[in-house]
This record gives sequence, C-alpha cells and structure tokens, in this order.
Amino acid sequence: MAKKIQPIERCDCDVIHEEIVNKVREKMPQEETLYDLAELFKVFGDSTRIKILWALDESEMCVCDIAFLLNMTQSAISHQLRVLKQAGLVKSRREGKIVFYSLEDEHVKQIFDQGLIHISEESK
Amino acid sequence: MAKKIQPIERCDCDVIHEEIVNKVREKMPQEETLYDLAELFKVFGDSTRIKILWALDESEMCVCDIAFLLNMTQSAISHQLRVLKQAGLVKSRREGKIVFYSLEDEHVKQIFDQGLIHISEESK
DNA sequence: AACACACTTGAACAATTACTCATATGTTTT
DNA sequence: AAAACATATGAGTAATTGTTCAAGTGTGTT
Repeated sequence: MAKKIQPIERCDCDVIHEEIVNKVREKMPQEETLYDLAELFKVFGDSTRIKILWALDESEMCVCDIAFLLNMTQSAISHQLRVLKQAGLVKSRREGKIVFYSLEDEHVKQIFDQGLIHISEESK
Repeated sequence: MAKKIQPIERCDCDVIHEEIVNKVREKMPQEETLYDLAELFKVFGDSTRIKILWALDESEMCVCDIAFLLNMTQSAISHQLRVLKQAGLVKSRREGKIVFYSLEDEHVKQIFDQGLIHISEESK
C-alpha cells in the first residue's frame, strides 16, 4: 500500500527565512548519521536497559544475576541483552553453563553522565 | 486486571555471586533517576526529533521553516516540538503569527557528541 | 544416556508511539 | 468583521516495542 506523498507546501515565512534554512541544511550531518544516532539513543531509552548497563558498569555479571538484581525474568533480561549486544554496547563470554556480560566500551558512562547533567539542570 | 506477580526464582549462580550482586545493588542510583534518564534518552531516540534538535543547534527557527527543512508537515513537527518542550530541550518565543523555537540548554550538543563517538568507534 | 541448569529464541499480546487528517486557537491583514 | 496565516491539538491508525509464555540450545552432572 504505497503512501501518497504530497509535497510540503511552503509558507510565506519559509521564503523570508530561506537563507537561514539553506544555511542550516548545509550544516546538517548525513541523513544516515542522524538515523544511527537516533537508533543508539533508542537503546538507551528504556529503563530496564539503562539499569542493565549501569549494573554492568559496576561489574561483569551473568544473566541470572542481572535478573535477580532487577527482579525480572531471565527471559526478559536475555531479550534486552540481545538488543544491547546488537547495538555494540555489551559483550558476552561463556564459562561453562554461565554466560557473563560486560560493557563493550567506556563511552556508556559518559553518555549517562551527560544525560544526568541535563536532568539535574532541569530540576533546578 | 491485576497482573500476577510471581517472585523471581533465584538460581544457583545467584547464591554464588551474591556478594557481587549486593555490591552492585548498593551502587545503583535511585530507581527514579534511572527512569528519568531513560525518559530523556527516549526523546533522543527518534530521528525526526534528532534532526529538529540538530537544526535548532544551528539556528533559531520557526515551525514552518523546520517543516520545510525536513520535508514534513507542520502538524508532525508541531507534535514533536511539544515532546521536546515537555522534555525541557527546547523553548519557544512568539513574534506575531510566528513561533520561534530554540534550544533550551547547551547540553544537547554534548549528548549528541558522546553518541557520535560511540557510533564512530563501532564502525571501525 | 538422562537429567538439570543457564541461557536463548519465537510467537503472542498489551502498551506505546509517530504520523495524518480535521479542526481549533491566536495573530495580522483587509 | 471577515479572511488569511502560523501554529496547536485531539482522534484515529499503522507500526513498533517490552514482556510473558512455551519450547529450544548448549553445557555439566549423575
């Protein structure tokens, strides 16, 4: 079912502000970069995943440890770990029956910190 | 319809790793803080909103300018601006018929930058 | 080999979400 | 006052998502 794409009607102020719009358009990053950025933040946009990442920043943990820590089922945690792994945020290591997860890189905490700065600013 | 809450069964390795789990639990931030953090990142987790924020980081713009820039309807942009405003990320200023939007604070770019660092690391 | 354990995975379902469309509000122009 | 313009908003809808449940895989133990 192809969606009808109607061209967006320009309004008067677009014409007036044309210079600004063109300048901004030039400076915008590639469409794909912005999409990837949104995809990354989408991964951070769930409190379960935030908790998992925060926990793994403290210590490598196995799936059932995380499940117990967050009081959730192993299945739910496993699903979320999959999302985090696909996003390149965590890695896993098998030791017999047990699979240990840990953070893939150190940027995670820095992204959190920037978010926390905003939150604390806002509550002033 | 009350959902049946069954306590999460502890597995053997929880008992073994009890120390680690307890240590991590102590260090975890408040439940509410982690929830707020997820809510903030959820706002960044959409490419339309990312584009709007990026555009506003370049220049104050009115709704129809943004709509034209992103080739989307004014209504769609207006809805997203509302989300961004509620998250405390943008502010608005009326000048006659026209409403100009701009970034509320300077952290936005820093959060973007941290995200971009992760993306560029990943593609190595 | 049979079983138990730690984990993964696919389907199903409820909840959320981004957009569209129609309509409403607020401002300026005629 | 009426019309035009810029924006906001509410309802509706298709798509996405987080969890549960049931069944599967891989590893160690008996």
